Amino acid sequence: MDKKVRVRYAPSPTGFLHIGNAQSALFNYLFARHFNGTMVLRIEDTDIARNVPHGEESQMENLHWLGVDWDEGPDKPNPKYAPYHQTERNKEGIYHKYVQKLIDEGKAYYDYTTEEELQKMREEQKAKGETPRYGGHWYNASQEEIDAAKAKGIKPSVRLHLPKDHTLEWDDWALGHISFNSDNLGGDFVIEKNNGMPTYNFAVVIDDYLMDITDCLRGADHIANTPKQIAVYEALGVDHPHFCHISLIFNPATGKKLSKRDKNTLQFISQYHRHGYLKEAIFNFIAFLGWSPVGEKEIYSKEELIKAYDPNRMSNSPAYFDQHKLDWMNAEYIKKMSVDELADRIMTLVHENDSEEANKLNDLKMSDDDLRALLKKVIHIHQRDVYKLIEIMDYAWFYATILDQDLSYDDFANFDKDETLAVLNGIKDAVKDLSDDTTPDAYNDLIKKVGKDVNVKGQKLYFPLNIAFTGKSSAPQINEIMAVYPVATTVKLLDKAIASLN
RNA sequence: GACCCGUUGGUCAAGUUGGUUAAGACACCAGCCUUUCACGCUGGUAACGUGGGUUCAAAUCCCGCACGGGUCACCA
Repeated sequence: MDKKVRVRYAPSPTGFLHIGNAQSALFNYLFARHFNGTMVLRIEDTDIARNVPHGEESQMENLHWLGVDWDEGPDKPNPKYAPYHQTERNKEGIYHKYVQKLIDEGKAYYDYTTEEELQKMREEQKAKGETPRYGGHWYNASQEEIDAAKAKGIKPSVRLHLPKDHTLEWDDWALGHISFNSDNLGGDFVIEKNNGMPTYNFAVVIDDYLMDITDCLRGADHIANTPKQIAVYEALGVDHPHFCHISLIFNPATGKKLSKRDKNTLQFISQYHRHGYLKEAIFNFIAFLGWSPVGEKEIYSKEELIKAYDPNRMSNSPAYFDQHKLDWMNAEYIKKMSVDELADRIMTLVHENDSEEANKLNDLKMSDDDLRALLKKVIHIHQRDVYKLIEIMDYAWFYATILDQDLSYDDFANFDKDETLAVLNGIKDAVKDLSDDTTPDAYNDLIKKVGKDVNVKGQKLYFPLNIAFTGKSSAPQINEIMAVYPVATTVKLLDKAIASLN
């Protein structure tokens, strides 16, 4: 790398941060950090009609949550390159300056075709089974024709004139060498709309050029745009950045690009946050969508990914979104995280109150301290067997409302009634005068002692307790669950269980 | 239809210059551990779309076919 690396993530604020957006942002981020370069955030908002309110803010918030940050952007302008919104750049006449230059040099021209005419043309071509293309009529238009169109008040767009039978090629980090023929691009294309806005394929070139972007990493859906952009670079007489087309994310169920209509897959980063996925896991997982490191290791921290990142290892085949794998990875992170850290994360979700699970916990009306204490106990029990934080929240709610739960005592039938009663009564006697902060260890000793006293051990001792305290004969360490309950609750649960046997 | 790209076990996915016992993960199965569940550990089943080449040797290179995908806007 001879030049200082500069990359950019350039979303259009037409929606919220989608998993594909995040992937593209993340690889730019890894690229920048790996090569000690600069990450730029640029907002491509030239399609005014499609911009959504808060789209931009939301993108930035979710990027921050994920841990993808940038060095330059609307919020951190570098005077040398600002502004970072294309609409603002357009107001400064940045794009038109270059459009005019190309017109003056005869490389671009005004096109007075109306929208209706274009549409008609395309339909006719499609009907004939031809590829829709613009024939370049106004490139050769006579002065009379132009005057006539002007007189009608038609506002022209500007098109770039493409050289004939010309090879447009590049070396792609992911795809290797790619080449297109200029004759297959659909004809001369618009670079300035008749409302004065630059088109995407033009603005992106001007901005990447002016912002000294060295490497352009973007989704593979841009492959077909790249030759057009290279044509603009060539018309301008400047070098283009090194391109990298990132594998698209596919839905294994449909075999197609992940679509916003795929209801079975969470689409937006905010949804993953809400559902209790850890940002570390999401970051790790997305980094493996379209890229893989050397070796067998799969759990990578952000720092490790930055170090290991190598653009030569970008994949050229589709990246399938494997929900099971993501869940597994999230579970790995949950297992490794400290109880305190997990409690903090869950408390944040509770305060954000943005899921059914958070809602239920808030309805408990517990103080933050009490809820946190409860969560820590529950985390300790379930950290090893959940995929998502909301499952821990569910368990916490279940234990907190255990007296209201409809527990099944059916499994008592598998055990000797007298022995079971002896165990339950023995535990009740041993427990009733204890304090609420009795430790799991103390409960463990207590269970063993009662077992000895009534001469019952093994499954005959533990299963009835599992049933009494959770409604199921299989449960995690029952002494830890007992420590979650206030003693009064424990006693009531034992009474209910005993009553069910009589 | 045109132009580009892809095709490795049930799923995801390594395999950058042709020679590998064709990694690894998820899932599944078995064993161990454990009061049970889960975790963890050990082991196991299972793959190069198809037809032709080139070569001593092809998952890897070339051509055809099939299948899949992306893009064909005054959207980005």
